[in-house]
Order: sequence, then C-alpha cells, then structure tokens
Amino acid sequence: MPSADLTPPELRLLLAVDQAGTFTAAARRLGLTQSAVSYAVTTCERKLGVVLFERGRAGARPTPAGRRVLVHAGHILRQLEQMRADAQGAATGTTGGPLAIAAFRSVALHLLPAALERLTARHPGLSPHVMIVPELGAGTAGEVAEGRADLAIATLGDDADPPPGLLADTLLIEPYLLVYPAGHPSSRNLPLIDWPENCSSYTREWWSRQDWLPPATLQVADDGVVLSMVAQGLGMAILPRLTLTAPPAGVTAVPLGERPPTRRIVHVTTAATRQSLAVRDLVRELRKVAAPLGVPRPVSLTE
Amino acid sequence: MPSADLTPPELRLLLAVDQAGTFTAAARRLGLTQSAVSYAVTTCERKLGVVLFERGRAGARPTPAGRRVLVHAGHILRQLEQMRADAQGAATGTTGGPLAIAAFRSVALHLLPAALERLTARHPGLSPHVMIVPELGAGTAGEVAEGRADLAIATLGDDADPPPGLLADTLLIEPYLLVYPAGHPSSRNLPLIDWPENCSSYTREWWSRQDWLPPATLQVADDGVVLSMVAQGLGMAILPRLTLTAPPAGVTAVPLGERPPTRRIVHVTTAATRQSLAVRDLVRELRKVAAPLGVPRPVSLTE
DNA sequence: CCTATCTATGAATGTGGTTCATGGCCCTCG
DNA sequence: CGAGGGCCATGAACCACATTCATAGATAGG
Repeated sequence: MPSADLTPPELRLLLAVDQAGTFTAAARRLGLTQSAVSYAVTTCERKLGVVLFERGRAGARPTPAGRRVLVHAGHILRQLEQMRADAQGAATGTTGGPLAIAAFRSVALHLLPAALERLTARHPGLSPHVMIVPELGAGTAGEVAEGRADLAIATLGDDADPPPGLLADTLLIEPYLLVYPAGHPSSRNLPLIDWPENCSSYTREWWSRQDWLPPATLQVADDGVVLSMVAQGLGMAILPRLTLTAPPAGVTAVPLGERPPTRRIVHVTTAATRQSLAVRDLVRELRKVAAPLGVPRPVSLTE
Repeated sequence: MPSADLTPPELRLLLAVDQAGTFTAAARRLGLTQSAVSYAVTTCERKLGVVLFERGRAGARPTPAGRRVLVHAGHILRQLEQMRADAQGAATGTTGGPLAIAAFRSVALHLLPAALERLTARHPGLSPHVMIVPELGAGTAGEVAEGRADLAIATLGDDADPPPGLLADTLLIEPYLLVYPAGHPSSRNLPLIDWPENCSSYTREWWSRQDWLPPATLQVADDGVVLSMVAQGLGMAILPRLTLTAPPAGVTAVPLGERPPTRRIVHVTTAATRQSLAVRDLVRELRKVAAPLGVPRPVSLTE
C-alpha cells in the first residue's frame, strides 16, 4: 500500500509530460534529463499506485486515471500560486502574482483591456495573462474547470445553469442589435452573416416571433469579421452590443424591439480561486467597467 | 526575491504548528524534532518572503499572512487527497479515500447515519470522518471554507445567499412543529424552551403573526435537550421536524398552521471538492435519505 | 537489416532536510 | 533576586533522495 503525496515539482512535471507528449520533449522543456523524467513519472505512479501514462513508440499519453490527476495538478499548482500571492499580499498590503484569464474574443477586445488597465495600475505586482479561447465546447469555463485559468469570462443562456462545480456570477446582460449597412433601405433582402461562436439559441426564439427570415446565411470566423463584412455591405447581422463598442463607419445598428434577444456575460471561477485577492479585485474592476454597458446586474451574492 | 513552493509535508507541518500552538508540541505530534520544525517554518517563510508565525514565550501564533496560508494549506492538502482517491477510483472503478464531513448535532444524529451506512456499504474504501460543529458563527460552512472539511451540512434561511465562495445546494426544506407535553390542555401557559443554535429569525416572522407569546423562554444546550425537557413537562418548544424523528414518549407535535416557519438544510462544498467522486456519491445518498422527509427539493443544477 | 526515436535501469553524485547538542530568551516561582 | 523550566534559534554531522551520466531494450520506417 503506497502512500506519500506528489510534490509540486512532480505535478509540474506531469503537466509538462502531458503537454509535450513525450518524456524526452518534457525533459528538454524542463531543463532535465530524459532519465529524470522517466524516474519521476514512475515515482508518481508508485506513490499513487496507478499507471498515469501509456508509454509507446509515439511517446506518452495519459490514462483515464492520469487525466484526473492532471486536472487536479493544475488546480493545486494554481492554488499554490495564490497562496504565495495571498501571503505576500496580506503582509505588504498589495496584491500580486500571476492571474490567468480565459476570455472569448469579443470580450477580450472590448471589456478586458479597460478592467486590466485599472487593475494593474492599482496593483503593479499583478501579471495578468489573457488566453483567448473560442466559446465552443467546454469554452472558456472549461479552462477554469481544467485548471488552466483562474477566471473565465463566458456567455450563458439567460437563465441557464452555471457549469457544474463552478461558480458563475453575472457581469452584464446585453441585448442583441440588428446591424446593417448604413443607408440601406431594407435589411430584409440581405443575407444574414453569422459566426460559429454565436450560440444561435439566444436569437432563435426571437426569430420565431418574426414574420420574415433572411434569404441566406453566411458563416464567418468571428464577430469582428461579421461586423466589417456588414460595413462593406455584404449582409446584415444580429450582434451583441459589446461587439458594437467601436463600430466602423458605414454600419447602422437598431434595437430589436420590445423583447430583444439577450446574452448574459458571466465570470466563472472555482471556489478556491474565488478566495484569491487578485481574482476578487479583477471581478470588482470588471463590474465597474460592465456596469454602464448593460442591464444593471442583479444583487451579487458574493461580495 | 525568493521562489519555490511549499511541499505537502511543509503544509502539514504549518497546520500542525497552528493546531499545537507551539513548535515543540507540533514536533511531538509529527514525530519530529523541535529543531526540524523550527528549520522547516523558517524555510517556508523564506520561500514565501513573509513571516508566518509570531514566536514568543507562549509559543507560535499565526500572523495575518500566516492565516491566509493556513487556509490555502488545508485546501491544497485536501485536494491532494482527492487526487489520490480520484486516480485510484478511475483505475479500479471504486471510490475511496478520506471524507471529512462537518454537520451540526441534530442532522448528524438523524440524517447522516443512514446516508453514511449506504455509502460505505457501496464503497468500502471510503473512510468518512464526521465533525460535529455548532451552527453558530461561521458554522459548519466555515469548516469547509477553512479547508477543514470536504462537505458541510448547514442551515440556511429560506432564500438566503450561499456563503461567499462556496457552493450550496438544498437537501431538504422542513417545517417547524409545535411540541408540548402529551395531554397538556393548553400549551400557551408553558414557557418556551429554546437553544442557541436555533436561528430564531426563522420563527420570528411566525410569532409576529400570532396573538399570543409564551410567558417565558428557557435556553438549553441543544435541540435534543429541548425535546427531553418537553417530554418531562417543563415547557413547550418550536422544533424542526428532523429533531422529532424518534420522539420520546410523552410529547405531542402539531403543525404550525397555514404558513409554518421552515428551515432549509443545504450541503455546502467548494468547487474543487465538488468534483470528487466521494463527495458526489455522498450528496446522492443524502438526497435519497432526505427526499421522503421534506419538501421536494428544487431541480438540482449540479448533476 | 540497420537506424532513429522512444523509454527503462544501474551506479555515482550532490543538495537539502533531519537529528543531536548547545545557546539565548523570557516568564515564574521559591 | 537568582534559579529553573518552558520556549525558539543555530551549527555540525548524517542520511536520504532526486538528478546526471551511461547504457540497454523495444519498436517503427527506410
């Protein structure tokens, strides 16, 4: 019956092996020998009593047990960082440390810069690291769940559930707007331009109440591209207001009437990261930046 | 600028020092020398660049920074345990590992035993550890927040907020009942017996709608004592139904009319512990045990 | 069949945590 | 007031464990 827990260097090593895909590559990245990596992995496996990687000609791939361990490893290392930052913060009165943020493109462009600027101005010790993640599949929240980010900014259905095991809190509820080339008489003849991240379920209910449908639908990379294509007269689009923060010349945006479709932008954290001073300060700044942009947020439970 | 993270043995050592109150006592408990503890603590402080304990004649007391570190330490060690349990579970198909549960007295007596019995029957590898914590101050949820428990069972106001940074989910909503000595003609002349854990705000609103008040109030240790005092004819009481699971002879319980006061029993976890298989299984069993006892729980978000 | 690219293993090595022994400090009790 | 007994800090010797270096085994492709 083996016992003893994995040390932080071991956790980092396991993550490196997973990312590198082979022991030798991981060794290079870590500045170690292939031998050391091999030894360390087997040590971890003996400590846990479980095989973590399938070794083969092509390198090392995690077993199911290995995948679970890798998720935990990310969280644990992240929390060690926050422990350090918290300790130093409590002693010096300032907030510091790394801060990994997962965001999707449009929010990274239109919401984050202002918040980060204010945040780092007040806390020079902070080093934020923004990861742009497409809001598809597990999306940005997945980055938090997998231990790769401290905080994610995600979109959520108007009253959808938070992702299991994570904390979500509303930052902003923003309406979708109809956008069409300026001066165009009737947008109804233009094709609809859409992008894959746009969870069309948000707008589907609205479409079902309309008495017309666009003649065609074009798929393009992201909402920024959608906007510039509209500006060039190639079609019309239904875009969230955040995307229209600094619209190019030549587009007109109009509200979608009485009950416009909306999307909810939330921040997602784990309970552990939520404790961290850095994350709390970031959330505060995000709120300040988001407040004038959207429907006033509901009363916050977590302050 | 120091760097390197604290190892699990170091984290355990810091917790031991905090609990023991002195380096020497912690050393005894850990089977180490006082010298080793002293050296280890200073090493931790050098690694973090922060003083963690105030040393003095009377031993060692954590600084504010030290307190933050201790909280993180508890969580990290807990998560290491879950990593091990998860890994072994993923490999062997069973669930195991330690499982620290914080509960207040009455629920520990009336709800937990059945759930734990079913749980350990299915997963012999599990070793649950139940801590009885008075539901005062931070209460049972505080144990989870401070990293001392994986899961807490707490009471919450009917629509109160979950504790900040923690996940709460309703297990049971149960009414309060009026309890008085059997055969007593009118309970209105008897004194009210109350206990400190009883958050009287739950029943206050109900009292305000009544046209009478008890002649006096007796405070006793806990709801079990309340019940046996009622059985002995010393007074009447307003008790949650769970306390009346196996009432002694000589008491009569009657509902409190149309809109009786209720209390909500929830389980509280961190996002991280919520991932663990053991915690998930425990929650499932708790639900099964609680279901027939109270108002059907609202749809669960986290399954 | 030989080569390239993986991982596994064995022996030598150095860093770091541990013990042991000792010293300094401060409160308390005779 | 001085001795004693808690407490923590420090220095030297010791021991264990991770790392390196060197080498062997396995497996696919030319």
